[in-house]
Amino acid sequence: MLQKPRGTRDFLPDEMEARRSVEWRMREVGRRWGYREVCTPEFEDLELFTMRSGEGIIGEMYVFEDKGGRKLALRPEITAAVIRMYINEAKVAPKPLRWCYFADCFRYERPQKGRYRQFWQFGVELIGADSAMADAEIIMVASEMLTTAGVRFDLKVGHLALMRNLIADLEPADQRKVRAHLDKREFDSLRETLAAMGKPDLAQSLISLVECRTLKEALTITGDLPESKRIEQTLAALDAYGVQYSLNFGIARGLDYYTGIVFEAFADNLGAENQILGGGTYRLAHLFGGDDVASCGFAIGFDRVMVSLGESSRPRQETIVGIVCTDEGRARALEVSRAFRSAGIRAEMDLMERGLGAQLAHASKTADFAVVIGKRETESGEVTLKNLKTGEQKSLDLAAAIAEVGAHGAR
RNA sequence: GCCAGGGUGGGGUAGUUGGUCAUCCUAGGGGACUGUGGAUCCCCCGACCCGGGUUCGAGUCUCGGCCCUGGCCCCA
Repeated sequence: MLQKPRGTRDFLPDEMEARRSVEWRMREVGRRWGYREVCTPEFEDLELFTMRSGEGIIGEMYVFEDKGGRKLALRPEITAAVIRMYINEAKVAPKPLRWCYFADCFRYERPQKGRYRQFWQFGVELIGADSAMADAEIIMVASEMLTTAGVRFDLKVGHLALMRNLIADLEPADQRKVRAHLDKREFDSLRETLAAMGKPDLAQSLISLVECRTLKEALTITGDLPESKRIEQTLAALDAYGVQYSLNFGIARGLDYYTGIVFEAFADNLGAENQILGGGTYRLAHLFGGDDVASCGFAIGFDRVMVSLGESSRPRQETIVGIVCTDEGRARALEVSRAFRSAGIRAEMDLMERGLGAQLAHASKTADFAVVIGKRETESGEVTLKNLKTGEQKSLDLAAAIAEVGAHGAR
């Protein structure tokens, strides 16, 4: 038997309903903040992704050549494509641009819990605003989206300027090593590494910085910075809006195009793959031949959110009506089913040529109400409405039956 | 790429020291019934992940692969 490709998943209707319901909650938060949805191609020129991340990532991408010999790749993430689109299509649009997206991405990695080869991201990008309030807004949206989705999470906010200031004297390669140690909290290795670089004193400063929980404390380690005023304003805005977060100046956020504020969120009930959101301010446009526009944004690992929500995200069941009829009642039953559907109610008819009893048996398993249309109902013009949960049954006219079912759904 | 544990009908399971090509539950389909069901009875459907090896004989032992689960690595 044919299997689905490794790291991909099939979603049955129940699961799709749960996913769509969470997706729409996130979308709705975006809408309320003015973030409008954009869509970019599923695949792009390979170059778009290697330009800023290097050739090394090719091994973890789905790369292929099309019939015209173009080197293409399934998108491993969306931010680069959104910025590419901004340069191509929207450079002169009034700033700031508030955009969001919900889309699938592809990475060739070893699947494990919360990590698949095809996965979905819900992302938000704020392009062309370079201010404390812009930084704050994107974090507020991030926090509100996760909260509205119903996840329990810890939000950690940091800023790259502080650590960069401390290690500015080191060679770029050494900076990378130091940041990697700090990110993993390997303090002993950090001390050794810095001692070998002839900077043994730096280790304690860096460790203190990473453990700092207030900005004031952090600035006593680094000294005052040009960015400190803006950071202060950003944090003040977060506090004013009521965002729950903790400071962590050790956040490194992978690659070099992040420039300032960085933040990450972790679900508290997941295992190794517990990061459900990551973002920050970045400058990317100049790499793709555009202006050096300031941007910030984040992406939510949608599948991890769904894992974190688990069973708690069961969608509310919609009211379902089974239209049950005899041969004599079929024509009338079709009219009746159309009336229910026109009223927005899900109505299903028998397709198995079952008898009345068997149709009811089926309806009792799959529906909330049965509407019985036989010879008697066809002649009287009324319908028999049976509540399949209570067994209560009555004869009433079509409009009244629709009203009663509609009222049930509204509860 | 590395480590650990797994793969028996659609879902969940049993399977003795290798020995009737396999248990039970559930779901699904059909029948009895036929204008009131989800009851009962009967029937049907449908599985040992794939390939090699050992053996008279492999679901069971062995090797390889594939896939799943968790972890490492990575995480744009």
